[in-house]
Formats: sequence, structure tokens, C-alpha cells
Amino acid sequence: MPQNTPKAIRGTQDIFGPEAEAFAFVVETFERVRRLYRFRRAEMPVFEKTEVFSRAIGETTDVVSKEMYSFEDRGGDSLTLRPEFTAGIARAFLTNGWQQHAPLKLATHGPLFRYERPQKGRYRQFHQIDAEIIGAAEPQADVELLAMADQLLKELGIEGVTLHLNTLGDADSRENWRAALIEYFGGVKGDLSEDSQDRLEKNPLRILDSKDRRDQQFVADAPKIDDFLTDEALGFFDSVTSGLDAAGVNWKRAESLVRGLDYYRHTAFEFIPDEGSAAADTLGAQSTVLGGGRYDGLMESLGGPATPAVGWAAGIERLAMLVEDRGEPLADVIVVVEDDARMSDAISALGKLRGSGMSADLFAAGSTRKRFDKAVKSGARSIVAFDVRDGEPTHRIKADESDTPRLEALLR
RNA sequence: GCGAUCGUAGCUCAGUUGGUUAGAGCGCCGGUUUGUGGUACCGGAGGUCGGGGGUUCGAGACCCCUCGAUCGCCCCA
Repeated sequence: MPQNTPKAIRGTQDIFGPEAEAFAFVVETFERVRRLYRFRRAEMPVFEKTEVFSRAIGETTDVVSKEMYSFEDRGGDSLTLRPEFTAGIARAFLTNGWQQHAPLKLATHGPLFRYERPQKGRYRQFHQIDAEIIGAAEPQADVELLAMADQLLKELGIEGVTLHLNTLGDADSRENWRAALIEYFGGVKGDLSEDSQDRLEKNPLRILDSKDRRDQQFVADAPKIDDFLTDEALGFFDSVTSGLDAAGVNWKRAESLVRGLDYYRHTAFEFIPDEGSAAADTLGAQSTVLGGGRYDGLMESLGGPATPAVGWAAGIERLAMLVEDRGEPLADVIVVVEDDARMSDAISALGKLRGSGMSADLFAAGSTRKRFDKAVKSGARSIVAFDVRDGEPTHRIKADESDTPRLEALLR
């Protein structure tokens, strides 16, 4: 390997071949399904003022201080490569007057950037598909969004993945629950893992999904959000679950599923591989395939009017890992030049084939003797070979009987 | 930021307790089978064994450092 060649940045990847096909399949399927649900396509810049993300996400977290790609541009503004879609979409919604379209169903996909240690299914530049419904306070919006996610996963052929669903309640429910958790875990602080003792200060909800056994023993008896839900919050959650049942979406209550950021309200969800499933095995520790929730508090943190919204995102790389290997498509036709004197005829034929909608490639390099062999070996559906025999131009078509007349006609 | 495992041809890997000019398969290039064909055979190109230092008469193998990859922890918007 050339030692003088610059290496790719850590955590970035070059996707090629069957993996690139799987990646494209995920995106194409998403585009198709989002049309079925009438989500409108949007494109946002990959970078924004740092403020967009720091205000949306909350200044204090590690996330902002350590895990964003931020830099100063020549004008001295702090800019950041987008680490998520939601904040940028919210900014676009507010700055472009998209309120007029509310409730607005939006879909997008593209690269995101997070300064993290790469591991299985986690990269510094990664890609997500994303769907949001902005300006809809009704639980039906949550149902709609989840039904789309469910159908998408089915159409991708991904099995053994279940929707885990929870509610964080409204702002009051959430705050009371949080206080109860702090009190409860504070009481057993000395027996918690070191990490969770820190979490008690920074992010107490996260103790609930700690991987440490020392913490897990206390989780079962921890205060439940259900005991803190207001009637309104409870009613909202009931509407979501009954809507999912009506839509035929299979789900499972996950009381420990939480969101750290304050702007999340009500519904929180993740599609997670079932324990012991092939999907769980494939994804390793990064198990969540698709996740999201309701973020009714976000628009205000960006200086906008209170605007209810709900959305989800899913990592394309992770989905691609779960999609069946599709290989790369074989050529409809390979055109072989067995005598270089026929090059022009071959190029002309190639144009006609492609113009008629057939995928075609030209084999005209290397040993003339081996070109046909290579064409056969490529697995192409048909082969058209141009040669010169006894001073006369000839061609030969190797194809199914059904294809041969069409090719003959086209080459005439 | 922390930890574990791993870096030998384009790819997948061998390389015995440290011992001559570092190997195989696949792929690539060329040539035979005077050719209608995914075959077989022959030949060829391609490696400062990730990099640096050390131990030794001698290091791809052992030690240290460094870089990178993979997986996990933290974090997860």
C-alpha cells in the first residue's frame, strides 16, 4: 500500500460494492415508503451555526462540549457539522415560515457527524433517514409516524425487531418523576456503579438503562412514570397505544426507555432487535435500529413559538447491515470486442443497447482471447461479440431464445 | 477519555521452539489447448512483514514506543 497516500479520517468509511447496494436499497425503500405516507422531501445544509445545535440540545451536555464537529469560519462564526437532523429542521421551519404548512410532514436523509470513538455500527460520518411531523399535537401524528417506521422495516425485510414504547409524560409528569428518581437512587447511592453516581447529578433518567448489574438490581423497584402521569398525559399515551393496535403495529412497553434532553415529552420509542435474534447479533452493542419521540419543547428553545412535533431517525448503515445481501446487479448485455478492428461497431452497439434501456458494458481490453471468457464469467444475461473471420466482420449473440431476436433487431 | 484484540502481496490467510534469497489460494497480466468459450495447463508482475527503537551472531516472530483497524465501556442528540 502506498505509504505516501493520505489516509481516510478516523470513523469515516468508503462504502462500495454489495454494501453500497444495501445502502442504496435502504434509501430507495425509504423514499418509496415516505411517499406512501405523503411525507414531503426536504434538504437542509450539512452545517449550521453552532448555536442551532447547542440551544436545541442543551449547553451543558457532553454531547455539545465534546462530541460535535465545530469550527470557526473566516468570519469568526462558530459553525458545526450537523450531528442530527431535528435541530436543523426546526431552524428551517422557523426561519422559512413553514408554519403556514403545519401540520407538516417532512422526510430527509443524508450524512451526519459526531466526534465519537468508532465501533460497530457507529461512525464519525454516518447517515440517517429521518421523518418528522411538525405542528401536530395529536397522538395520531405519533401513530402515523410509527406506522410508517414499521412498514419501512417490513419492506426492508428486517425481522426480529420490535417497537419499544414509553411515555415521558408532559412537562409536569416528567419533572415529578425525575425528582422521585433522584430521591430513590440517591438513597442507594453508595451501591450504584461509579458511572451511575455521576449520572445521578447529570442525567438521572439514564440510570434506568445502565448496563451495570449493580444498578440493574435497583431498577425494577424504581419509581415508575405511570405513577406520575397527569390525566392528560395518560390519555395521550392511551391514544397512541390504541392507535398502534388499530394500525396493526406490534409494540412492547419499555418503562426504562428514556430521553436525556428536556425538550422531549410524551412518546419515546426505539425499534430494537429481539434478544437472541440474528439482528441483535449483527448489530452488537449498538442495538437501536430506529428511534425517536415527541419533542414539544424544542421550537421554544430556538426562540420560536411553542410548536408540538414528533419525529424519528434511523442509521442507514445499521439498517444496511440487517438487509439481506443483494449482491450487485448483473449486466443485461456485455459487448465483447474479439478483434479490435470492430471497436467502433461495438461502441455503436453499446449506445443502442443502453438507449433502449438495457444495462450494458464493454469488454475490450486485455487479451482478445480471454474477453469472451470474462464476459461469460461475469454472469451477464446476454453476450454480443464482434469479431472478424476470414476477413469478414461477424458477430455472435449468446442469449436466451427470448432475448436473441430483440438483440438482433437492435444491432441491425 | 478508558480497556481488550489485531496489523505479512490488490483480497483471504500460512509462516513451525527466533535460523539461508518470505509462501499459498483467489484476483490481475501474458501465453498455450490453431480456438464458439464460465475448463485445464504454463509463465509473469506485485511485499522496506503498519512505522520507529531495542534484545540477539541472526527478528515477520521476543520487548518498548508509536500509528492504524476492530470490538467493548463512557456518551448516545
